Amino acid sequence: MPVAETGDPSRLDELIDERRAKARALRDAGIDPYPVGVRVTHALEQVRREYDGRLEPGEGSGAQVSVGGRLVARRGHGKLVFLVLREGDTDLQVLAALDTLGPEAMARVEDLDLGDWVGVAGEVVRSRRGELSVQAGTVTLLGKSLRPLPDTWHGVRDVETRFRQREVDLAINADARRVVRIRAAAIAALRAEYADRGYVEVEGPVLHTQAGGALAKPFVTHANALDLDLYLRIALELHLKRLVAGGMTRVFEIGRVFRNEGLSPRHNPEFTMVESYEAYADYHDIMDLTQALLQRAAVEAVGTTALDHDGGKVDLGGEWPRRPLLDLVRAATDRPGLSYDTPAEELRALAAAHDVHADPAWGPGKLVLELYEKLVEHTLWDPTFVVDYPVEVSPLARRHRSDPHVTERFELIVAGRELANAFTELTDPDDQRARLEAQARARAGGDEEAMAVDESFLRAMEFGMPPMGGLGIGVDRLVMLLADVQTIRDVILFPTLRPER
RNA sequence: GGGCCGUUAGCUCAACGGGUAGAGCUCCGGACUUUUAAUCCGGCGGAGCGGGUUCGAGUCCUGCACGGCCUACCA
Repeated sequence: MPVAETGDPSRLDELIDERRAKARALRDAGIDPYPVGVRVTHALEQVRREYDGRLEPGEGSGAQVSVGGRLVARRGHGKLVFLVLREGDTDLQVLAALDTLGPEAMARVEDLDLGDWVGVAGEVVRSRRGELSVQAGTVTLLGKSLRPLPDTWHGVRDVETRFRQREVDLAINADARRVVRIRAAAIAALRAEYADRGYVEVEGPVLHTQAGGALAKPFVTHANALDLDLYLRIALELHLKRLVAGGMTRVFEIGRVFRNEGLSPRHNPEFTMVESYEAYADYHDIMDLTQALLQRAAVEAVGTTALDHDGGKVDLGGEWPRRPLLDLVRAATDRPGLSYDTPAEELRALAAAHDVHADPAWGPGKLVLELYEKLVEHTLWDPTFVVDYPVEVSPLARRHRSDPHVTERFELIVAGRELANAFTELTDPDDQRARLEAQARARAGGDEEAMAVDESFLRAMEFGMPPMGGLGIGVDRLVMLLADVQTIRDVILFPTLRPER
C-alpha cells in the first residue's frame, strides 16, 4: 500500500515495507517484535564448544538450551526448516519442524526474515547429515530486522558500505570480525606486558592548551566556559614525562591522538598510540622493551611471530638488528665518507642526484634524514631498529652520550613502515628550553608543525627528572601488520569519512 | 591541494561500435520432514544527482556528490 503513496518506490523501499508489515502484524497479534527480558542459557559458541566431537548423526543429547543469534540463512523443506543463527563468529543450525512446533509457531518461523535476531529453546541434537543443531521447541523473535542485509555468500565488498556501515561489515564479513579480535588481543597483550613490568596505566588530558610532543598540525576546539581555544592532543608525551617527574617511574598510556593532516591508506586523523616512560632506562633498554611488547602482541593476537604480510613474510621473532641511520644512508648513496660534518651544499647535491627534494633552509641533519626516508625506510622489511637520529629533527630526545650530532633515538621499521619511535629522553631543562626555542623560531617562520615552548613542561623538568627512556607505538599500524591488511581503515572501526549525502 | 579511475537491482557481478539492460543470491507466490550456496516451478525489481550533444545516451561531453589509487603533506 505504501507503494502507491510514494509513487515510485525502489526495490529497497518495497523490501522494508514488507518487513514493517510483518512487524505490524505481530503487534496486532500481541507479539512485541522488540521484546525485553529474554534470557539465554548458552552463547552459540558455548554450545559448539560443549558438543564438538559429541553426538552421532541423528542423535539427540537430551540437553535443553536456550540460545540467541541473528538469522543468516534459511533452508526450507516444507514441514521442516533449517535456520542458521549467527552470534559473533559462531554459526549454529536450528531445526524447526512442524511436528515439534505445531502449525502456529511454524507459521511464525516462516515469517522470519534474514537479519532478524531470534531466540531458540530446544534440545541439542546432531542432524542426520551430522550438523550440530538445536531442535527448536520454541522460537522467539528477539529483534525484527527491517532492512535487508547483503547476502552472506558474496558478502559486502563495497568499501564505502564497509566503512560507513560497519555493523553490516561485521555482520556479514568474517574478516572484519577477525581484525577486531586481533586488535583487541594485541592491545590486551601490550597492557599485560606493561603490567608484568610494573608499569602503571594512566590517562592524560585530551584537550591541551597547546599541542606538543610531536610535530603535527592540531585540531582546534573551543571551551565556552573558559572562552578558550583548546587543541586536541597530537601526542601523549609531555604529560607522561611530567608524571615521571612526579615520581611515577613507570607509566604508560593507550590513547587516541589527533592530527589535522592528510588522509591516506596509512593515515587517519584520529589514531591510537601507546606511549610509555621508564625511569633509569635508556634507548637500548627501550629497544628490548619494544621487541618484547611486539613479540608478545603477535603471539597473543595471531599465535605466531611469523607473519604473512602483503604477499610476503615478516618474522618478528629473534633479536632485531640495530642500524645507525647514517650508516644506512652511507650504504644507500654509496658514500662511505658521509657524515653530519659533510657540508650542506654537498648533501643537497647528493639529494638532487637521488631525486630527493631538499629545502634550502635545511641543515645537514635534516638532509640526511630526508635521504634516509626517501631512499632507505621503505626498503627495510624485517624488523629493524634504526638508531641515532640527528639532533635538529629530534627536539625531545637526549643528545647521544658520545656523538653530539645525533640523539639517542630509534625508530622501529617493519615492512617499510614506522611502527615505533623512542628515545633516551631529554631531561636537561636548559637544553630542552633551547631546543623548544629553536622550534618556536621555526614556528614563527611559518612552520605550522613546529613545537611551541611549553612552560608547564619545562617547569616540571626544572624540578628535576630521573633519566628515562620513552616509547611510542602506532597501534593501528601494528594491527595492520598483525592482521595483514593494507589500509588503516580496515583496523579503525569507524574511520573518518566525508558525510554521506 | 594535484592527477587518474570508479559509481548498473537490497548484495555480488555482466553485457554492447550510441538503438527496449542480463545473471546468481536476496525478495514475493507455489512444491518439498535432514538441508547446509538445499533443490524444483513461477514472478517482482535497476543506470549516483544535474546539465548538454543526438532522431535516440547507462554508453559521448560537462558540472556536482561520494569513494578508490597515486602524488603532495605527514615523527
